[in-house]
Amino acid sequence: MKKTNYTKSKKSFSPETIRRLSLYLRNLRGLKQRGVKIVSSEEITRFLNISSPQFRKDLSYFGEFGKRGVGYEVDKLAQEIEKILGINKEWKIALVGVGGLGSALLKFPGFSKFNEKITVVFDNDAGKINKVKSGIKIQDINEIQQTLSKKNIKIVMICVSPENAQEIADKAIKANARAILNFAPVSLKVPKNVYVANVDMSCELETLIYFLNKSGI
Amino acid sequence: MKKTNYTKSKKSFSPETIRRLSLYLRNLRGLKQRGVKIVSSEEITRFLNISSPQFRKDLSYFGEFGKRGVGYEVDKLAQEIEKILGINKEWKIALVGVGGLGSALLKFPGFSKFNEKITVVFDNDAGKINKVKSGIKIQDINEIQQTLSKKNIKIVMICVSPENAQEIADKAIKANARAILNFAPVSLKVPKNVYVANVDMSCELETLIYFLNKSGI
DNA sequence: ACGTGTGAACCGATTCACAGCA
DNA sequence: TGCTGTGAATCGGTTCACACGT
Repeated sequence: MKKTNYTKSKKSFSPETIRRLSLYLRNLRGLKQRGVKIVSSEEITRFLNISSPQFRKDLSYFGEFGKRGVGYEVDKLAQEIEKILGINKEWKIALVGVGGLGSALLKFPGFSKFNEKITVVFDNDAGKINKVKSGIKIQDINEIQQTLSKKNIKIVMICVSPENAQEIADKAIKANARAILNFAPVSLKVPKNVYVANVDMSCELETLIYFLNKSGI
Repeated sequence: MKKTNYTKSKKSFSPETIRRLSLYLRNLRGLKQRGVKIVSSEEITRFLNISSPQFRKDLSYFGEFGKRGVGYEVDKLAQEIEKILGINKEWKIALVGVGGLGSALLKFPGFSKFNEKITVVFDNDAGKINKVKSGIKIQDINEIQQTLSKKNIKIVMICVSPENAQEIADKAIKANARAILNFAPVSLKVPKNVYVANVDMSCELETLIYFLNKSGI
């Protein structure tokens, strides 16, 4: 197989492979910034808790990106992974809920630096609606339907209270959202064609506490 | 095996089991609030994307908590899972970095409602030090060593920029922190006896985008 | 010689079917 | 009868050793 082919991968891979690609990409961007041109699978995985064969296998699902005996071109590989992930094009994101967390995400550099941009913001608090925050005017949540379809936005971040999260998810899906990044600590019920990722801090924290506690203090 | 036994589990289980326990617990708390007394493995997993045998097997690593032919007592099972996770006792947490995200976490109800309390806060910004935020006085990051050992705090949340995160992690570990909840988008290098959990929003988002993109818009 | 790419072997987690008990 | 608890079977992801190409 000489030709890179994103559409039909040789074998099926786990979703973890995709998550790891995202980590590799972050690492590559850091290396690029430090002026590194070539990197081996050994070097790039050294500080990632990932084995180098794992790295090579992850990439192998999508093509051949390295030179045998040499390594990988940092810049080229970064671009290839961006292409695989689909983040070489710009993705518009809607944010619902401008409380503490929502406001923080609006300012979060990790998103805006690249091709993931929060372009519309909703809230249900009359005191916030029409105010401008981080350069974006906060809209009434009831406008979500028309705004999302007009702007063709498919990704929605939910930063509302757990009590309201399901209702917001339902509204977003009715407005044709296809992907939800959920920050509320609840399990959302969605149709099979909608993707949900949960950012679940208390779950992470409790898992951490389990291991800490088990280790004896 | 009639006797519940947390110390020697029958077989080894995956860390995913622990993460799921945290989800079960959240669910049980919700059921309790709605006045539900008894729940079956089928019911509790219905909206969790987890199979009911998975639920039963997860619990089986730690004991027998249900009644055959009946189900599980909601309140009792919640208490048992809290005991397993170790969150039946109070855990003090230090937060480093009171930017947008840090401030949001200070107010986040998901932590403070239960036994996970942010009790000390650090920053390196002279303009913030000694100010009070959400009822907690912000301390100089250079005081982390003495404060953590004095108050015997083992859990540190890192909410600083990716450039500073490793340095903060090093300081925290020197101050005897044993668990790090890392919100900075970098991979931290830590000794083997320190537990790290990453809350990685851009990674989640990019994984979401991959599947969205692959599905065709 | 060196590091990538990958099929095959391995290992561990999930699933399943049913035994066990209320 | 109904639902739990679990050993055995299955499935899938990771690891490994080595062939391949430069």
